[in-house]
Amino acid sequence: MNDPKFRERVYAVVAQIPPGRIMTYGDIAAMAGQAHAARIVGGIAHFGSIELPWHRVVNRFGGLASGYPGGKRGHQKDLETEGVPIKDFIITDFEERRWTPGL
DNA sequence: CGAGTGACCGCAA
DNA sequence: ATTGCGGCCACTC
Repeated sequence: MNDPKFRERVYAVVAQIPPGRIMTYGDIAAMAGQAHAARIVGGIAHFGSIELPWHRVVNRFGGLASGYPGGKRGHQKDLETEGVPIKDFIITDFEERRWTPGL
């Protein structure tokens, strides 16, 4: 029954990220079942549903993504709106805000 | 159908 | 310490 496309799973995980929380592409990819597909998550994010909270998804360094609609500028602003303190395009409380579904 | 690309990650020199 | 390169999988054209 669990045979949805990788993209479907990524959507589910991202959609489950609560406000004020963030996840890394690698974590999301691992939850989707492909720990080596962090790039795919990024690719899906670019071609995927923009209605999803992609702004809660950051890279392994807790930094903002590059292809985000509006650039890091918009990305940072969106995260700050969620209540995520950012500094120099890097989440200060990244390790504390890092969250995983099922936790 | 085939090929290229990507909002990444990890390691090596 | 920093920089550069490759690898991996799925998606799109």
